[in-house]
This record gives sequence, structure tokens and C-alpha cells, in this order.
Amino acid sequence: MDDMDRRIIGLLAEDSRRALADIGGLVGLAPSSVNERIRRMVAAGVIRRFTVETDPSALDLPLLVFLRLVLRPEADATAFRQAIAGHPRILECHHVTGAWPWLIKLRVETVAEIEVALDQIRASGFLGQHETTIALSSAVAGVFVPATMP
Amino acid sequence: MDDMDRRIIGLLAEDSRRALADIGGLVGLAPSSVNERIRRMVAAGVIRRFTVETDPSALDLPLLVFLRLVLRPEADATAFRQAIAGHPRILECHHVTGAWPWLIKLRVETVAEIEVALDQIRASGFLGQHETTIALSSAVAGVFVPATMP
DNA sequence: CGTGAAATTCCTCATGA
DNA sequence: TCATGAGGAATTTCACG
Repeated sequence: MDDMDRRIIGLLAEDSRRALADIGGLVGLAPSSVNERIRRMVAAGVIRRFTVETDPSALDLPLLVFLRLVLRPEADATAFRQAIAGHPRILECHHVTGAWPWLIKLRVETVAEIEVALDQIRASGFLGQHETTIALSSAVAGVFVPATMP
Repeated sequence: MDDMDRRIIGLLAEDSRRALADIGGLVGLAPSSVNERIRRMVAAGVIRRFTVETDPSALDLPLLVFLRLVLRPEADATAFRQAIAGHPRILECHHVTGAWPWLIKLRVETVAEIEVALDQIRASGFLGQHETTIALSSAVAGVFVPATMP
């Protein structure tokens, strides 16, 4: 991971379909050298995957929702992690500092779907107190990559 | 945006370097038809860009931080949006429901950088009360796409 | 670790159904 | 809207500096 690698990553983030020759021209390397660096970064896990950023509304997920919650006292955090992993609407779930130890970010099609998601989380049996926050607009929207179906 | 388009997007999200022939084989379409659908989705803005997902730690941004804040009463929300747009560490900034109207997500290299970022936001002159939350671990990490340099 | 050229694979585009 | 096929690019590989 030297500076050259970082420049290549920046260019790929902008447009990962760029030709190796183009990238090479911009960073001052032969196409095959660029190719070799990309191959290494993929192998090292620096690059996790080549993907597409999409418009969430076009995929019928216009609502961005944050859930902050505490688990029930007897809950097993490991089991909770597994219970929510793989939920198609949950984009992120973090264990965080503060009074509400869990922060979940999800995207849904309608407000009704918020309740459905909450019920599904509740079904794990670990849900304690919780708080729902809805995004009204976004000054910086973030990158949306659709879930991959299994 | 029919179901065929959705399947193609799912496959591209998984690996956007897949050959058109592969995708066509999986969804039952000729390579040129897949190409045409992708071209249309890019033109329509359904696909925003082809990009790469990376490991934030490998790019020296291991710390995930959430800021919740209120603006000062006299603050102009539009000016605030512009002030934070383009900040390299701010991945997301949403106007949300609830007692803390703004939610910012950022990635930084060290805890010291949290304070730097806060000071930069404060420099806009709009920052009121605020609360910092640090992610300890992530059950669902989310997708990290590095910022593109201007 | 980087290069350049050969060999392969892929994309593009015009045409027709 | 989709499929076919030819021509032109791009990627990949590899022997060498």
C-alpha cells in the first residue's frame, strides 16, 4: 500500500471500468503494472470487490431509517449479531459507545416496512428499548450498493 | 426497471467485472442485450457509477464515528449543508427526525482526528450542542468506498 | 517490481428478426 | 426489445531487465 496504490484506488473508486491503459497513463505506469497492483490489492483484501453504486429510490428503497436500541439484559450479543446478519434491509449494524449500544441503519420502501423490520428484529427475542429515526434529507447521501441475493 | 434489470444489478453489485456473456448466461440474455440494459440503467441514473469496495483499515481509516448535533438557532441549514459537503472524512450527513436533527457519519484514522473534524465543523459557525458516538465493532459493517480526490 | 509484446478474451456496433 | 457476428479493444500472461 504505497502512494501509487492509493492513487489507483482513487481512480477505480471514481470509475472502476476505466481501462488499465488509462489508469497507467494517469499514474505513470504500464498497463500490466497497474493490473499487477490491482491483482495484489484484491488478493490482500484491500479491494474487497468491484461493484456498482445505485440510486436507492430507483430500487424502491427511498426511506433511510436509523434504529438505536438496547438489548434485553439476558440477551446474548453474539446470537443477536447472527440474528440480524443477512437481513436484506439492514445495511449496517454497529456496537457503539453511549446509552444506546446498538445502531442499525436500514433502507425500506415505506413506513409500514419499518414496523415489519422492527418486528423481525423483535422476533429474535433480544430487543429491549428502542428508538426510531427517519432521514428527511441528506446533505451527504453516502454510497448505496444493493444487497446481493444468495 | 423490470425484474431482469434487478437481477443484472444484483450480479453487478456482487462483481461488476463479470463479463457480459457470463451475466447473459445467468439471466438468459445475449451479451449485447445485457450491455444495452446496463447502458440504459447508467443513462437513467439507476446505476450511478462502477466503483470498488475497499477495506477502510487498509486505507488508514479504522475508526467509525457518528456525530449527532443541533445547529445554533440562527444557523442557515443551506449554508451548513454546503459547509460540510466535500469534507473528505464525512461519509454521510442526514437531516433526521428527533431531538438531534443532524446525524453525521465519518471515518478517521485516530481519536485525535475526531476532534479535528469537530473543530472543522465548528469553524462553519453553525455548530450547537453535539454528541459523539464511536463504533466498537460492527455486526454488519456496510460498504466503504473511498472518497475520490478532486 | 516494472516492462513490452503476444495471445486471448471481451466489448461494440451494425444488421435483421 | 432481442440476437447474431465481425472487427476492434482491452485484458492477461510471460519472459526479461
